[in-house]
Amino acid sequence: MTIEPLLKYMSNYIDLTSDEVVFLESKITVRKYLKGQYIVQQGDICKFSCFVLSGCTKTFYMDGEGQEHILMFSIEDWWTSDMGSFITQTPADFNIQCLENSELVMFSYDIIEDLYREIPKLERFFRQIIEKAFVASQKRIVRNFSLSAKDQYLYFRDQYPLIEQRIPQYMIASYLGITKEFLSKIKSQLILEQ
Amino acid sequence: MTIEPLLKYMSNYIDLTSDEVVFLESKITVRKYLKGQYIVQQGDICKFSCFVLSGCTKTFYMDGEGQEHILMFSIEDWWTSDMGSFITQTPADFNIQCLENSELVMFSYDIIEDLYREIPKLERFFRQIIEKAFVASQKRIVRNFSLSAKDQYLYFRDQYPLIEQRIPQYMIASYLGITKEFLSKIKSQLILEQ
DNA sequence: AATAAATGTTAATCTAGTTTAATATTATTT
DNA sequence: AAATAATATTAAACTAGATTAACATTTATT
Repeated sequence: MTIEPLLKYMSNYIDLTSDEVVFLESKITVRKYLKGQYIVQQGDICKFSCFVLSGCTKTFYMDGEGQEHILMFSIEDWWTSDMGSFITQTPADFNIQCLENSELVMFSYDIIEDLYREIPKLERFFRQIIEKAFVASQKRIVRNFSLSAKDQYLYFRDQYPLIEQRIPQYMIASYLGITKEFLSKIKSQLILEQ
Repeated sequence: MTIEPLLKYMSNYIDLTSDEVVFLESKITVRKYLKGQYIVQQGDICKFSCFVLSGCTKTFYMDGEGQEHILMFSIEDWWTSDMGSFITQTPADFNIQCLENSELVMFSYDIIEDLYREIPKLERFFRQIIEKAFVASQKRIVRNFSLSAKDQYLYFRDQYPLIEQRIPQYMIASYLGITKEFLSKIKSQLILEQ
Protein backbone atom coordinates (compact mmCIF):
# COMPACT_ATOMS: atom_id res chain seq x y z
CA MET A 1 0.00 0.00 0.00
CA THR A 2 1.21 3.51 -0.82
CA ILE A 3 1.07 6.55 1.45
CA GLU A 4 -1.53 8.06 -0.87
CA PRO A 5 -4.19 8.27 1.90
CA LEU A 6 -1.76 10.26 4.05
CA LEU A 7 -0.98 12.70 1.23
CA LYS A 8 -4.65 13.18 0.55
CA TYR A 9 -5.29 13.76 4.25
CA MET A 10 -2.46 16.30 4.43
CA SER A 11 -3.76 18.16 1.41
CA ASN A 12 -6.73 19.23 3.55
CA TYR A 13 -4.30 21.31 5.60
CA ILE A 14 -1.24 22.21 3.54
CA ASP A 15 0.05 22.09 -0.04
CA LEU A 16 3.25 20.14 -0.55
CA THR A 17 5.43 20.46 -3.65
CA SER A 18 6.51 17.22 -5.31
CA ASP A 19 10.04 17.80 -3.96
CA GLU A 20 8.63 18.06 -0.49
CA VAL A 21 6.65 14.86 -0.96
CA VAL A 22 9.85 13.10 -2.05
CA PHE A 23 11.66 14.38 1.03
CA LEU A 24 8.77 13.34 3.28
CA GLU A 25 8.73 9.86 1.75
CA SER A 26 12.46 9.52 2.36
CA LYS A 27 11.96 10.17 6.07
CA ILE A 28 8.92 8.09 6.96
CA THR A 29 8.39 4.34 6.86
CA VAL A 30 5.33 2.18 6.34
CA ARG A 31 5.01 -0.79 8.64
CA LYS A 32 2.64 -3.72 8.81
CA TYR A 33 1.39 -5.12 12.09
CA LEU A 34 -0.62 -8.25 12.72
CA LYS A 35 -3.78 -8.39 14.79
CA GLY A 36 -2.78 -8.50 18.44
CA GLN A 37 0.63 -6.91 18.00
CA TYR A 38 1.64 -3.96 20.14
CA ILE A 39 2.83 -0.68 18.65
CA VAL A 40 3.61 0.78 22.07
CA GLN A 41 3.68 -0.84 25.50
CA GLN A 42 3.12 0.99 28.79
CA GLY A 43 6.57 1.83 30.18
CA ASP A 44 8.29 1.94 26.76
CA ILE A 45 9.47 5.17 25.24
CA CYS A 46 7.06 5.90 22.39
CA LYS A 47 9.29 6.41 19.37
CA PHE A 48 6.63 6.99 16.74
CA SER A 49 3.61 9.02 15.85
CA CYS A 50 1.55 6.85 13.47
CA PHE A 51 -0.99 7.49 10.75
CA VAL A 52 -3.32 4.55 10.08
CA LEU A 53 -3.45 3.52 6.40
CA SER A 54 -5.54 0.42 7.10
CA GLY A 55 -6.69 -1.61 10.08
CA CYS A 56 -7.63 -0.59 13.58
CA THR A 57 -5.86 0.00 16.90
CA LYS A 58 -6.87 0.57 20.50
CA THR A 59 -5.04 2.81 22.95
CA PHE A 60 -5.52 1.67 26.52
CA TYR A 61 -4.27 1.96 30.04
CA MET A 62 -3.89 -0.80 32.62
CA ASP A 63 -4.75 0.40 36.11
CA GLY A 64 -3.43 -0.94 39.40
CA GLU A 65 -6.09 -3.69 39.54
CA GLY A 66 -5.24 -4.96 36.05
CA GLN A 67 -8.34 -3.29 34.63
CA GLU A 68 -8.05 -2.13 31.02
CA HIS A 69 -9.38 1.37 30.18
CA ILE A 70 -9.62 2.17 26.48
CA LEU A 71 -8.92 5.79 25.57
CA MET A 72 -9.40 5.66 21.85
CA PHE A 73 -9.74 3.54 18.76
CA SER A 74 -7.93 4.54 15.57
CA ILE A 75 -9.02 3.48 12.12
CA GLU A 76 -8.11 4.59 8.58
CA ASP A 77 -7.09 8.27 8.38
CA TRP A 78 -6.63 8.64 12.13
CA TRP A 79 -3.50 9.08 14.19
CA THR A 80 -2.24 6.98 17.03
CA SER A 81 0.58 7.54 19.50
CA ASP A 82 1.24 8.04 23.19
CA MET A 83 1.66 11.76 22.68
CA GLY A 84 2.87 12.40 26.23
CA SER A 85 5.62 9.83 25.87
CA PHE A 86 6.44 10.88 22.31
CA ILE A 87 6.97 14.57 22.96
CA THR A 88 8.96 14.13 26.15
CA GLN A 89 10.58 10.76 25.32
CA THR A 90 9.63 9.42 28.74
CA PRO A 91 7.93 6.07 29.54
CA ALA A 92 4.50 5.64 28.01
CA ASP A 93 1.33 5.56 30.12
CA PHE A 94 -0.55 3.72 27.41
CA ASN A 95 -0.49 0.59 25.32
CA ILE A 96 -1.38 0.70 21.64
CA GLN A 97 -2.41 -2.64 20.18
CA CYS A 98 -3.73 -3.67 16.77
CA LEU A 99 -7.27 -5.04 16.74
CA GLU A 100 -6.88 -6.00 13.07
CA ASN A 101 -3.94 -6.49 10.74
CA SER A 102 -2.89 -2.90 10.16
CA GLU A 103 -0.62 -0.72 8.06
CA LEU A 104 0.79 2.40 9.61
CA VAL A 105 2.90 5.34 8.45
CA MET A 106 5.56 5.80 11.10
CA PHE A 107 6.83 9.30 11.95
CA SER A 108 9.89 8.65 14.11
CA TYR A 109 10.87 11.02 16.91
CA ASP A 110 14.39 11.02 15.49
CA ILE A 111 13.37 12.40 12.12
CA ILE A 112 10.47 14.67 12.97
CA GLU A 113 12.73 17.62 13.75
CA ASP A 114 14.41 17.15 10.35
CA LEU A 115 10.98 17.26 8.78
CA TYR A 116 10.04 20.47 10.59
CA ARG A 117 13.36 22.07 9.59
CA GLU A 118 13.14 21.07 5.95
CA ILE A 119 9.38 21.60 5.50
CA PRO A 120 8.20 24.26 7.98
CA LYS A 121 4.67 23.81 6.68
CA LEU A 122 4.62 20.53 8.57
CA GLU A 123 4.81 22.44 11.81
CA ARG A 124 1.59 24.11 10.74
CA PHE A 125 0.06 20.80 9.72
CA PHE A 126 0.77 19.12 13.03
CA ARG A 127 -0.32 22.19 14.95
CA GLN A 128 -3.66 22.04 13.25
CA ILE A 129 -4.28 18.34 13.77
CA ILE A 130 -3.24 18.47 17.40
CA GLU A 131 -5.58 21.42 17.93
CA LYS A 132 -8.40 19.27 16.65
CA ALA A 133 -7.37 16.35 18.82
CA PHE A 134 -7.32 18.62 21.86
CA VAL A 135 -10.80 19.94 21.10
CA ALA A 136 -12.12 16.39 20.69
CA SER A 137 -10.55 15.42 24.00
CA GLN A 138 -12.14 18.36 25.82
CA LYS A 139 -15.50 17.55 24.34
CA ARG A 140 -15.14 13.99 25.56
CA ILE A 141 -14.54 15.25 29.10
CA VAL A 142 -17.73 17.28 28.85
CA ARG A 143 -19.69 14.24 27.69
CA ASN A 144 -18.28 12.15 30.53
CA PHE A 145 -19.54 14.77 32.96
CA SER A 146 -22.91 15.60 31.54
CA LEU A 147 -24.28 12.49 29.84
CA SER A 148 -25.62 9.27 31.35
CA ALA A 149 -23.99 6.02 30.24
CA LYS A 150 -26.91 5.40 27.90
CA ASP A 151 -26.59 8.79 26.24
CA GLN A 152 -22.84 8.36 25.91
CA TYR A 153 -23.43 5.06 24.16
CA LEU A 154 -25.99 6.62 21.82
CA TYR A 155 -23.54 9.39 21.03
CA PHE A 156 -20.78 6.91 20.28
CA ARG A 157 -23.05 4.81 18.06
CA ASP A 158 -24.15 7.92 16.26
CA GLN A 159 -20.67 9.39 15.75
CA TYR A 160 -18.72 6.23 15.00
CA PRO A 161 -21.12 3.75 13.40
CA LEU A 162 -18.26 2.20 11.44
CA ILE A 163 -16.12 1.61 14.49
CA GLU A 164 -18.96 0.00 16.43
CA GLN A 165 -19.28 -2.75 13.83
CA ARG A 166 -15.59 -3.62 13.91
CA ILE A 167 -15.10 -3.89 17.63
CA PRO A 168 -16.43 -6.21 20.34
CA GLN A 169 -19.01 -4.77 22.74
CA TYR A 170 -16.84 -5.23 25.78
CA MET A 171 -14.23 -2.90 24.32
CA ILE A 172 -16.86 -0.28 23.61
CA ALA A 173 -17.96 -0.58 27.23
CA SER A 174 -14.37 -0.02 28.30
CA TYR A 175 -14.12 3.03 26.02
CA LEU A 176 -17.30 4.43 27.55
CA GLY A 177 -16.01 3.79 31.06
CA ILE A 178 -18.73 1.29 32.00
CA THR A 179 -18.83 -2.49 32.51
CA LYS A 180 -19.73 -4.85 29.68
CA GLU A 181 -22.68 -6.08 31.76
CA PHE A 182 -24.11 -2.61 32.06
CA LEU A 183 -23.68 -1.90 28.35
CA SER A 184 -25.55 -5.12 27.68
CA LYS A 185 -28.37 -3.89 29.94
CA ILE A 186 -28.45 -0.53 28.13
CA LYS A 187 -28.72 -2.28 24.77
CA SER A 188 -31.59 -4.51 25.86
CA GLN A 189 -33.38 -1.44 27.27
CA LEU A 190 -32.95 0.34 23.95
CA ILE A 191 -34.47 -2.63 22.13
CA LEU A 192 -37.51 -2.62 24.42
CA GLU A 193 -37.97 1.13 23.91
CA GLN A 194 -38.28 1.16 20.15
CA MET B 1 1.50 45.40 33.66
CA THR B 2 3.88 44.47 30.85
CA ILE B 3 3.82 41.31 28.77
CA GLU B 4 7.09 40.26 30.42
CA PRO B 5 5.59 37.03 31.89
CA LEU B 6 4.47 36.00 28.40
CA LEU B 7 7.91 36.62 26.90
CA LYS B 8 9.54 34.66 29.68
CA TYR B 9 7.06 31.83 29.17
CA MET B 10 7.73 31.83 25.41
CA SER B 11 11.48 31.74 25.94
CA ASN B 12 11.04 28.20 27.28
CA TYR B 13 10.04 27.15 23.76
CA ILE B 14 11.53 29.54 21.20
CA ASP B 15 14.02 32.41 20.93
CA LEU B 16 12.61 35.66 19.59
CA THR B 17 14.76 38.49 18.27
CA SER B 18 14.02 41.97 19.58
CA ASP B 19 12.47 42.85 16.21
CA GLU B 20 10.17 39.88 16.50
CA VAL B 21 9.18 40.92 20.02
CA VAL B 22 8.34 44.39 18.69
CA PHE B 23 6.22 42.88 15.93
CA LEU B 24 4.48 40.58 18.40
CA GLU B 25 3.73 43.49 20.73
CA SER B 26 2.24 45.45 17.84
CA LYS B 27 -0.24 42.64 17.17
CA ILE B 28 -1.44 41.63 20.62
CA THR B 29 -3.37 43.60 23.21
CA VAL B 30 -3.50 43.46 26.98
CA ARG B 31 -6.93 43.70 28.51
CA LYS B 32 -8.20 44.00 32.08
CA TYR B 33 -11.34 42.23 33.25
CA LEU B 34 -13.16 42.58 36.54
CA LYS B 35 -14.18 39.68 38.73
CA GLY B 36 -17.37 38.19 37.33
CA GLN B 37 -16.88 39.44 33.75
CA TYR B 38 -17.12 37.02 30.87
CA ILE B 39 -14.34 36.63 28.31
CA VAL B 40 -16.41 34.20 26.22
CA GLN B 41 -20.06 33.21 26.44
CA GLN B 42 -21.52 29.92 25.23
CA GLY B 43 -22.89 30.56 21.74
CA ASP B 44 -20.52 33.44 20.94
CA ILE B 45 -17.73 33.09 18.44
CA CYS B 46 -14.52 32.94 20.46
CA LYS B 47 -12.34 35.67 18.95
CA PHE B 48 -9.32 35.32 21.24
CA SER B 49 -6.81 32.95 22.64
CA CYS B 50 -5.69 34.42 25.96
CA PHE B 51 -2.60 34.21 28.14
CA VAL B 52 -3.21 35.02 31.80
CA LEU B 53 -0.85 37.69 33.19
CA SER B 54 -2.69 37.94 36.50
CA GLY B 55 -5.95 36.76 38.02
CA CYS B 56 -7.95 33.62 37.54
CA THR B 57 -10.63 32.34 35.16
CA LYS B 58 -12.95 29.35 34.98
CA THR B 59 -14.02 27.62 31.77
CA PHE B 60 -17.39 25.96 32.13
CA TYR B 61 -20.31 24.46 30.32
CA MET B 62 -24.01 24.81 31.11
CA ASP B 63 -25.91 21.60 30.45
CA GLY B 64 -29.58 21.21 29.57
CA GLU B 65 -30.61 21.24 33.25
CA GLY B 66 -28.74 24.49 33.93
CA GLN B 67 -25.99 22.58 35.70
CA GLU B 68 -22.54 24.16 35.49
CA HIS B 69 -19.60 21.86 34.67
CA ILE B 70 -16.16 23.40 35.13
CA LEU B 71 -13.55 22.17 32.66
CA MET B 72 -10.57 24.14 33.82
CA PHE B 73 -9.24 26.98 35.86
CA SER B 74 -6.55 29.27 34.45
CA ILE B 75 -4.17 31.29 36.58
CA GLU B 76 -0.94 33.17 35.87
CA ASP B 77 1.08 31.69 32.98
CA TRP B 78 -1.80 29.56 31.69
CA TRP B 79 -3.86 29.89 28.57
CA THR B 80 -7.59 30.19 28.24
CA SER B 81 -9.86 30.01 25.21
CA ASP B 82 -12.64 27.95 23.73
CA MET B 83 -10.23 26.27 21.33
CA GLY B 84 -12.98 24.54 19.34
CA SER B 85 -14.74 27.80 18.69
CA PHE B 86 -11.51 29.72 18.10
CA ILE B 87 -10.06 27.45 15.43
CA THR B 88 -13.29 26.98 13.51
CA GLN B 89 -14.89 30.38 14.31
CA THR B 90 -18.15 28.65 15.21
CA PRO B 91 -20.30 29.19 18.34
CA ALA B 92 -18.56 28.41 21.60
CA ASP B 93 -19.57 25.46 23.77
CA PHE B 94 -18.03 27.04 26.83
CA ASN B 95 -18.17 30.12 28.98
CA ILE B 96 -15.01 31.69 30.32
CA GLN B 97 -15.50 33.92 33.32
CA CYS B 98 -13.10 35.77 35.61
CA LEU B 99 -13.05 34.61 39.22
CA GLU B 100 -10.77 37.52 40.14
CA ASN B 101 -9.86 40.80 38.50
CA SER B 102 -7.59 39.61 35.73
CA GLU B 103 -5.18 40.81 33.07
CA LEU B 104 -4.97 38.87 29.85
CA VAL B 105 -2.86 39.00 26.71
CA MET B 106 -5.30 38.69 23.83
CA PHE B 107 -4.27 36.86 20.64
CA SER B 108 -7.02 37.70 18.18
CA TYR B 109 -8.12 35.25 15.50
CA ASP B 110 -7.78 38.06 12.97
CA ILE B 111 -4.08 38.63 13.63
CA ILE B 112 -2.84 35.16 14.46
CA GLU B 113 -2.27 34.24 10.82
CA ASP B 114 -0.22 37.42 10.40
CA LEU B 115 1.86 36.33 13.35
CA TYR B 116 2.44 32.87 11.90
CA ARG B 117 3.39 34.36 8.54
CA GLU B 118 5.77 36.94 9.98
CA ILE B 119 7.25 34.76 12.74
CA PRO B 120 7.04 31.09 11.68
CA LYS B 121 8.60 30.10 15.00
CA LEU B 122 5.26 30.94 16.58
CA GLU B 123 3.71 28.04 14.71
CA ARG B 124 6.22 25.84 16.52
CA PHE B 125 5.51 27.53 19.83
CA PHE B 126 1.76 27.02 19.60
CA ARG B 127 2.22 23.47 18.34
CA GLN B 128 4.24 22.65 21.42
CA ILE B 129 1.87 24.20 23.95
CA ILE B 130 -1.17 22.61 22.37
CA GLU B 131 0.59 19.24 22.42
CA LYS B 132 1.04 19.66 26.15
CA ALA B 133 -2.57 20.70 26.61
CA PHE B 134 -3.73 17.63 24.69
CA VAL B 135 -1.60 15.33 26.84
CA ALA B 136 -2.97 16.93 30.01
CA SER B 137 -6.51 16.48 28.70
CA GLN B 138 -5.94 12.79 27.94
CA LYS B 139 -4.46 12.23 31.37
CA ARG B 140 -7.52 13.83 32.90
CA ILE B 141 -9.77 11.39 31.04
CA VAL B 142 -7.70 8.53 32.45
CA ARG B 143 -8.05 9.88 35.99
CA ASN B 144 -11.80 10.27 35.53
CA PHE B 145 -11.95 6.61 34.57
CA SER B 146 -9.61 5.04 37.04
CA LEU B 147 -9.72 7.09 40.24
CA SER B 148 -12.43 7.35 42.89
CA ALA B 149 -13.76 10.82 43.66
CA LYS B 150 -11.61 10.91 46.78
CA ASP B 151 -8.43 10.08 44.88
CA GLN B 152 -9.25 12.63 42.21
CA TYR B 153 -9.62 15.25 44.89
CA LEU B 154 -6.30 14.26 46.48
CA TYR B 155 -4.65 14.45 43.08
CA PHE B 156 -6.08 17.90 42.45
CA ARG B 157 -5.00 19.16 45.86
CA ASP B 158 -1.55 17.75 45.31
CA GLN B 159 -1.11 19.12 41.78
CA TYR B 160 -2.74 22.52 42.18
CA PRO B 161 -2.34 23.56 45.83
CA LEU B 162 -2.31 27.23 44.80
CA ILE B 163 -5.54 27.01 42.87
CA GLU B 164 -7.38 25.26 45.70
CA GLN B 165 -6.81 28.20 48.00
CA ARG B 166 -8.16 30.75 45.53
CA ILE B 167 -11.38 29.01 44.62
CA PRO B 168 -14.57 28.06 46.50
CA GLN B 169 -15.07 24.36 47.27
CA TYR B 170 -18.22 24.08 45.23
CA MET B 171 -16.31 25.02 42.09
CA ILE B 172 -13.67 22.42 42.83
CA ALA B 173 -16.47 19.86 43.19
CA SER B 174 -17.80 20.93 39.80
CA TYR B 175 -14.31 20.60 38.28
CA LEU B 176 -14.03 17.10 39.74
CA GLY B 177 -17.46 16.16 38.42
CA ILE B 178 -19.03 15.55 41.83
CA THR B 179 -21.55 17.42 44.00
CA LYS B 180 -20.44 19.94 46.58
CA GLU B 181 -22.13 17.82 49.25
CA PHE B 182 -20.06 14.79 48.36
CA LEU B 183 -16.82 16.77 48.31
CA SER B 184 -17.71 18.03 51.76
CA LYS B 185 -18.16 14.41 52.88
CA ILE B 186 -14.81 13.42 51.36
CA LYS B 187 -13.09 16.27 53.20
CA SER B 188 -14.57 15.35 56.55
CA GLN B 189 -13.55 11.71 55.97
CA LEU B 190 -10.00 12.84 55.23
CA ILE B 191 -9.90 14.81 58.49
CA LEU B 192 -11.02 11.77 60.48
CA GLU B 193 -8.37 9.59 58.78
CA GLN B 194 -5.30 11.63 59.71
C1' DA C 1 -18.61 -32.09 13.38
C1' DA C 2 -16.68 -31.43 17.91
C1' DT C 3 -14.22 -28.75 21.07
C1' DA C 4 -12.42 -24.79 22.90
C1' DA C 5 -12.01 -19.90 23.24
C1' DA C 6 -13.99 -15.50 22.94
C1' DT C 7 -17.89 -12.68 23.40
C1' DG C 8 -22.47 -11.48 25.16
C1' DT C 9 -26.63 -11.80 28.39
C1' DT C 10 -29.37 -11.98 32.64
C1' DA C 11 -30.40 -11.30 37.35
C1' DA C 12 -29.49 -10.58 42.34
C1' DT C 13 -26.93 -7.93 45.46
C1' DC C 14 -24.13 -4.09 46.58
C1' DT C 15 -21.97 0.71 46.73
C1' DA C 16 -20.20 5.22 45.34
C1' DG C 17 -22.07 9.14 44.60
C1' DT C 18 -26.73 12.00 44.04
C1' DT C 19 -30.72 14.36 45.74
C1' DT C 20 -33.19 16.87 48.92
C1' DA C 21 -33.57 19.61 52.64
C1' DA C 22 -32.29 21.73 56.76
C1' DT C 23 -28.70 24.19 59.16
C1' DA C 24 -24.14 26.38 59.97
C1' DT C 25 -20.48 29.36 58.83
C1' DT C 26 -18.10 33.00 56.56
C1' DA C 27 -17.76 37.15 53.85
C1' DT C 28 -19.93 41.39 52.16
C1' DT C 29 -22.87 45.29 52.34
C1' DT C 30 -25.55 48.74 54.64
C1' DA D 1 -23.46 45.90 64.52
C1' DA D 2 -27.11 43.97 61.75
C1' DA D 3 -28.61 42.11 57.69
C1' DT D 4 -27.86 39.80 53.51
C1' DA D 5 -25.61 36.93 50.35
C1' DA D 6 -22.37 33.42 49.47
C1' DT D 7 -20.28 29.25 50.83
C1' DA D 8 -20.01 24.95 53.45
C1' DT D 9 -21.74 20.98 56.33
C1' DT D 10 -24.68 17.13 57.77
C1' DA D 11 -27.78 13.39 57.32
C1' DA D 12 -31.54 10.49 55.32
C1' DA D 13 -33.40 8.49 51.26
C1' DC D 14 -32.40 7.25 46.67
C1' DT D 15 -30.24 5.61 42.07
C1' DA D 16 -26.96 4.74 38.35
C1' DG D 17 -23.86 1.74 37.61
C1' DA D 18 -20.54 -2.10 39.68
C1' DT D 19 -19.86 -6.78 41.15
C1' DT D 20 -20.54 -11.52 41.15
C1' DA D 21 -21.83 -15.57 39.20
C1' DA D 22 -24.20 -18.52 36.16
C1' DC D 23 -25.41 -19.30 31.55
C1' DA D 24 -25.92 -18.48 26.32
C1' DT D 25 -24.16 -17.53 21.94
C1' DT D 26 -20.86 -16.83 18.46
C1' DT D 27 -16.34 -17.57 16.35
C1' DA D 28 -12.12 -20.01 15.69
C1' DT D 29 -9.43 -24.31 15.87
C1' DT D 30 -8.66 -29.21 15.43
